[in-house]
Amino acid sequence: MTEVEKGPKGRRRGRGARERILSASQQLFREQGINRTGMDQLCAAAQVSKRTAYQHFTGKDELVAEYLRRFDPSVLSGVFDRTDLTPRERLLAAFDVPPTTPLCPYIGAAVELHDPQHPASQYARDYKKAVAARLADTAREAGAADPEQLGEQLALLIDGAAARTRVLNADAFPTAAAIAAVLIDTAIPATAGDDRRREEVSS
Amino acid sequence: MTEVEKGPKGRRRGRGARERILSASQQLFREQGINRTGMDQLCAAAQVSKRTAYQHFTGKDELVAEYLRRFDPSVLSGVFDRTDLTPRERLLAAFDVPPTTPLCPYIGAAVELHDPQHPASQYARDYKKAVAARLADTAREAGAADPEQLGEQLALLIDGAAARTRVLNADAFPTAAAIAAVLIDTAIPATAGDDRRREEVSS
DNA sequence: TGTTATGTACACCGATCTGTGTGCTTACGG
DNA sequence: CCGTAAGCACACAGATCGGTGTACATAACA
Repeated sequence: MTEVEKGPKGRRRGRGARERILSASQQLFREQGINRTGMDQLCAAAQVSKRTAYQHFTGKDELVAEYLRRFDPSVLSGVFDRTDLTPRERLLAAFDVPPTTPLCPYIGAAVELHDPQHPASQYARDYKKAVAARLADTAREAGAADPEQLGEQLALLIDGAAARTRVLNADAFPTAAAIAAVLIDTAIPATAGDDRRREEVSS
Repeated sequence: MTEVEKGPKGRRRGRGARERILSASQQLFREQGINRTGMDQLCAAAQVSKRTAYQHFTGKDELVAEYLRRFDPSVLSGVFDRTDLTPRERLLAAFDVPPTTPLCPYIGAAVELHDPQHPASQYARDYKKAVAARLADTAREAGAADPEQLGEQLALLIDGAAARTRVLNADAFPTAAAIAAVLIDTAIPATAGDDRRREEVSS
């Protein structure tokens, strides 16, 4: 994301069209959706000739898949890596999404593409599973009785908030966070590795 | 759904093309999505001439909106009207979706259309609010401390299960039901309208 | 029976979509 | 400075999209 100069194959050649294409994808696919964004418009926004785009990507499908792969997962990794928070706080922090966040592109892609076999759909599936797994890890760290279950539950809450926000056009994450708090308190024995014991996980 | 003979305006004229169109919409929009279903294909499936379709609907947008309005809400109303269940059981029954259910068309429409102003998007919003309201009513009946909050929470769980099922291609409703059980038990004072000892601890 | 709403058949429109073919320019690295 | 890979401009192909125009058929009801 930060590096715009690295060429496609590592060798620094040309003027980094690929990065511009992916950058434009981020913006347009999220603003307008995938199906409503044509390659012409995308190339224009990226200031890249259409020919060049199709030299970097065999087709729109591949571009969409790469767009999902490149989607900045800062919300995710940024939360799980915060060592200044207790595991329990980290679980809750996953619901602190700035209200400006457009909305989960993975759900959008899965719905828009509508084909579970599509590479992007498969990646979306993998990503969602990975999130649940990381939540489960953190839940285990927090001392949850059944970390896998709690992880899956919290993941469902996040997706619910995302979907509901999209449909209602109103932020649903606070509601999800409230549910999460209940679930976490229920699943974690009161005595377990909780707040004040700032479990330094020692990096 | 059952009646195919009723004409568009009540008077029985012609051969009920409108119903066939809407019936085909139900199938195709859900199987393939809205954007991936062309009017040509839809008319062919409905065995209706394209001209006729555009005499009944001013455009695809109107058809989509009507498709959502006509979507059989049996899952919803069928649950809330069951007087054989206690309010608490009714709240939980909302998560007993047969695994064959294709998946919430309202979320699909909102994502695919991608325009909050689209009539179908507006209807989806209204519908989701109505569901939350009915859940809140039932929650009140069940003696919940904060029925509105519980209704909104359960609605979010349903949407989460729907979205997650779509992305993961695996039934997520059991997980949502488990969360719902926790929320309900937390929100309803033990002594409240939790009708006589019908408490079935099925899980 | 005749009138009229309803539906049909089918060609056709312009727009837009993904994707190519071709020939030219430019920047970079040796 | 030169060769080559990267990128560009732009027309175009073929499909599909939503939507219409026109002329004809038929079913329902008076």
